[in-house]
Amino acid sequence: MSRNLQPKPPTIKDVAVLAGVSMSTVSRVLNGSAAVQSETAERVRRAVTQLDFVLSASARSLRPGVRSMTWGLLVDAVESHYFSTLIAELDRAAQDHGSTLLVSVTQKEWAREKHLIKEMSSRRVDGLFVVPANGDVLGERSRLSGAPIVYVDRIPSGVVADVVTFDYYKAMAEIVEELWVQGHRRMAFIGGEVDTDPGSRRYAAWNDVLRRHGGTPDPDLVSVGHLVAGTATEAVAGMLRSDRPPTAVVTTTGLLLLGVLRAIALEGADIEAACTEEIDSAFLSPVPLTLVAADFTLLVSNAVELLTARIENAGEPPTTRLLPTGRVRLDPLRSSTLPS
Amino acid sequence: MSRNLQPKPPTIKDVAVLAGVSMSTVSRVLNGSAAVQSETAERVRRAVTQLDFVLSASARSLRPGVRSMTWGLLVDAVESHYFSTLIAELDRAAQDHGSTLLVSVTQKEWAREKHLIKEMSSRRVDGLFVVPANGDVLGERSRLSGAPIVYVDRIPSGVVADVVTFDYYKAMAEIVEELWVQGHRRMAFIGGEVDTDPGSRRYAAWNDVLRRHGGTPDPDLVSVGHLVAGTATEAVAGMLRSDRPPTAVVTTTGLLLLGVLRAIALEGADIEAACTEEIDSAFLSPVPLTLVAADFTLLVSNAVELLTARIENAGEPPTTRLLPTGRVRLDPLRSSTLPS
DNA sequence: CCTTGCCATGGCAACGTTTTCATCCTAGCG
DNA sequence: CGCTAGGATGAAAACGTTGCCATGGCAAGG
Repeated sequence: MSRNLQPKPPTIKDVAVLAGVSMSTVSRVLNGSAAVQSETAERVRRAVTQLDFVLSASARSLRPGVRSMTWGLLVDAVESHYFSTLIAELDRAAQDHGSTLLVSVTQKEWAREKHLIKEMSSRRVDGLFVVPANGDVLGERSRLSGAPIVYVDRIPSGVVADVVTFDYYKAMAEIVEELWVQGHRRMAFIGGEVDTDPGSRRYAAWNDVLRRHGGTPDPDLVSVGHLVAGTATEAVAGMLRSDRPPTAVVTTTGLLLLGVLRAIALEGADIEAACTEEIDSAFLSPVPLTLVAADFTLLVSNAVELLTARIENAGEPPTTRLLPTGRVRLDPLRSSTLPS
Repeated sequence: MSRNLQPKPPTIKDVAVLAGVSMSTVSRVLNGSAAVQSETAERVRRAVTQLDFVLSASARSLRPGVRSMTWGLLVDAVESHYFSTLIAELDRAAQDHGSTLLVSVTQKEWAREKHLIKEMSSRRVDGLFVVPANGDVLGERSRLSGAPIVYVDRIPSGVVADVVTFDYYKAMAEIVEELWVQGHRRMAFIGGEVDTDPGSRRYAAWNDVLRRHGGTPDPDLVSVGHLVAGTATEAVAGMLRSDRPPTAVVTTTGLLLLGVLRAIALEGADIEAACTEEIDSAFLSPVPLTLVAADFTLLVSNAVELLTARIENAGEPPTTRLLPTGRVRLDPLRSSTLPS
């Protein structure tokens, strides 16, 4: 009969016995929580290395009042452009802070987000960064207790909480404004969900700027609700083949931008494109491109600041921070070799 | 004086009191570990929902023998092309299995990998997926105890363990072979680290195939050790501007492929390109492209299979699995509109 | 020399859960 | 009607850690 041979990890007791001291002393050495004679401490440290001992985070976080030195991050979906960047930046920030970052994915489902928040709380994370999903129709989000939460990149509905996000309204407004000034009157809008947060701000900005200039947004040039790049490609291809094609296409996410560029390449169109997110393959664009540059280092430092403050002191009123964005202009590299 | 008002999460005792039963009974209802009268169980469940109670994973995993229903994933770096895909697939697999996935990043540093393995173990994950970093000069990896580990995508050095990776040697060999058959005699090789696992296999394949055909790899056409896209761009641009430019460029990672394509676009070169990873913006390539398609769903299902087997039964000898890859051929979309 | 006080250390309870063991009750059978 | 078997439930120990309290020793001050 084959037993499970996974050797049990050593406990603080094993260390204590090996070092010839009490468990309390080992704990004191490991946490530096009280003075221990240097020779004793050295003996303990030797035992620790010899046994390859690590304190059990589970047992440790059982005690009330102890920080687990762990942060959680819940991302909405891996398709998001900022996914890698956000994890990279937060991981670095956590490391600097001496904490470990645990990541999980909500898949844009509120039920899953709720479950994972509880799951992370039950692991006693000190705090959580959450890219909120939509769908909290019951206002349950406001009743969540447990670890403090800082919402990131998207403004959650139905709850007053700490939020850090970019000023996507302004970002989109500036892009549309600029295109208008350049003379574009037929701009297409390709978006994802426009009734939930970041999409709704972008869509509102697009409408507002066009209206302010007296233009009436042409419904034939608006196509929203895209979840994947493929449908965006079809939508834009259709527009480009129509009687009155757009002279510019504005899109909201990097994922959709790829879909749009695909359509532009397929149709061999020569128009302007713009996006309120960056993509790393932007330089391959066959057409001139304007991108909104969002500094995720800034986002993360703000989020970390808010979370640590909240962990220290839960009483303060919640804050919402709208961070400024930059812009990048790219002309197609191959344009000189294209027939003019 | 502002106190920390973070309300303590309810315990199983609170539920027991509210439901008018003992803690044991609550535990039994929650785990289904023993029969409980249906009416009593119902009362407990009501109390659980009313208090929004969740079992503390920390306290739970303290008991020996209990599964935490948690898996860990340690990724080497977020710049890796497969990063998002791997997390997405593993997250789905974990969810199907009823487990939660916790992700952390080793940043390609062995010290950090070691630390995180212990950290995850101390959180009592049932098992770990690890994309191994290099640098374990002391052979410490083989002495790691704690949760069972399945290494993913890269073959760790100095340890016999469960590994699942793609057959990158064969993938590269096939690509080079095909280019040779097409008549290419001056192929450039742009790679990252070639003395550690997946890079070493790819580099070996490139050399082997060229040698088998009697060709001598031109050192001027080999440039390795690239960590970012920028240096690859410079290297390829240099080659393209030289007296004897390559007629094809083979590269190893998606990150470097972008750098290569940038050089090709900048120089307006008309050559072949190939890569042993996929990128989602491949269709924007200005030149014909051959990509190796790696099915990460397959990778993950194999890894999960190995890990669950290992969790059930630690005694079995370790396995190494080399998974087959596919290939994708892309012709540039705009080629018809380019001057021929 | 005796007392006071501090410093180093050990003992022990508690954290929230699961599980074994014991207890009680009921129903079924002789 | 009495006894037993079994099902439902409660009490308590244990998991690994930390912090409070107690203890003992030693130095300094009276």
